[in-house]
Amino acid sequence: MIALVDCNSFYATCEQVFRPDLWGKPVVVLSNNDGCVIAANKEAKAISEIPMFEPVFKIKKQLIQNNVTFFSSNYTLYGEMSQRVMNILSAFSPQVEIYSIDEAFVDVSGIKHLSLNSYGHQMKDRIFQYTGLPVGVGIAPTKVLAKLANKISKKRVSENKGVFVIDTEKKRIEALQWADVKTVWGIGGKHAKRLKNIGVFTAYEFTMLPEEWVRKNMTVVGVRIWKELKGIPSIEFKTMPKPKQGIGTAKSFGKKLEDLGMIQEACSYYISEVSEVLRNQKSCATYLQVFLHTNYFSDRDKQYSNSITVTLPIPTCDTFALISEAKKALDAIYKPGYRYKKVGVCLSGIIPREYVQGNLFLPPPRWNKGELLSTFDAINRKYGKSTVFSGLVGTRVKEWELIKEDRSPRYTTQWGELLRVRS
DNA sequence: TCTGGGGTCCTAGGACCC
DNA sequence: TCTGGGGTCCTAGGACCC
Repeated sequence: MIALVDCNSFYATCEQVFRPDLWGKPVVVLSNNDGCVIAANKEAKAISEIPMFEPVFKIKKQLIQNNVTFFSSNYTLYGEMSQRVMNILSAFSPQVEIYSIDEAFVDVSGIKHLSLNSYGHQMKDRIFQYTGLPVGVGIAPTKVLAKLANKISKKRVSENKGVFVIDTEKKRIEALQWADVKTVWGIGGKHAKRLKNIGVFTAYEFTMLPEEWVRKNMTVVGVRIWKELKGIPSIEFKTMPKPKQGIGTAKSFGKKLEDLGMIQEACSYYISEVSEVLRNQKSCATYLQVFLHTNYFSDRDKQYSNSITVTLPIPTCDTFALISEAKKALDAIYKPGYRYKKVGVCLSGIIPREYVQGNLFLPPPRWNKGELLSTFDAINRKYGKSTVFSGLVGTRVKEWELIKEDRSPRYTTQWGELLRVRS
């Protein structure tokens, strides 16, 4: 049996934990650059004029009219709260698969001394007690069914109190008949539409389709979902995250940029971020992609976008080597006279450090012997991000950085921003 | 003025090998 | 008249997730 534990409106409730004055009031969290709404608590969801993913400038009036408190996203805080939740879960089972920042699958097969329903309540209560975050718990024989059980745990709250177990055939059928096919994990908008066209509206009706039809129209991915809904485990339980296959970052600028120098600095900054991730997982990258584009939404601006992928002379995780490669790549695709909105970098061909093959005609890479990069990382770990950085990143970060006007304090990671209980 | 960011998995088709 | 059969590797694009 597998439990799916999922935090309710995670980002919004993280903000509320530190702002008891906002309990019971509508709260939303905005995307990077304060562009659109990416999370809303149930009070905010209840206000129908606030659709998710709507650009903020279009609904700002409604937010204010309805007394909605909004926050810029504060990933440092959410990431740290997430770790606390995952740590608590790891005490409940040796097998935990962290699926995303706010949810995890927990193997509860071994639980014999009490009912799964009580065990679910224990997880839920302890997480709330230790972190202040409300969660929902769904327990079932497969991952897809556990996801569905979780959804049911959150509906009809008074009845289920945030925990729902599918442990009998009767409950499974009832759950399937209750669920709109679109709410099934893995069935998105495109497939749901196609299914509705052939008269399949519920998860139950979906399981009644012949396997051949599912395979033909939804590939083996669809077949796995189909089997899982029938109670046949078909999606692996992964406790060890596999090393990433690609590491990239791309963010819109706080304002549009024309100047190559400034774009280079942003690009170098992103390279510093991704190469640090690379070093943390003890890997090196073989390819580097750099892309650049103007604002697609603008009717007035001339549009241009381009991308380039370079093969590195030797796979590397060296920030400085990567920055100079990225600079060359950017020079090759940059065209003056456009107002750029975004630059991005992506590392791929990621291999473990010990498999890197040297180049006969080049000196051994720096990361392979020198202490420079490990010292660099150690300093930034101890004293905070960007305490030391490459000179090519420059010091004009504020001029292109994304906008975060309403970010809450980093309550859990900065001494200077601790929550003040009384002044 | 203003529209997110980071991922995974699968398939088809092209180019190539013997 | 008539042109095989078995592979690999790579990329782009689609669909989905949070």
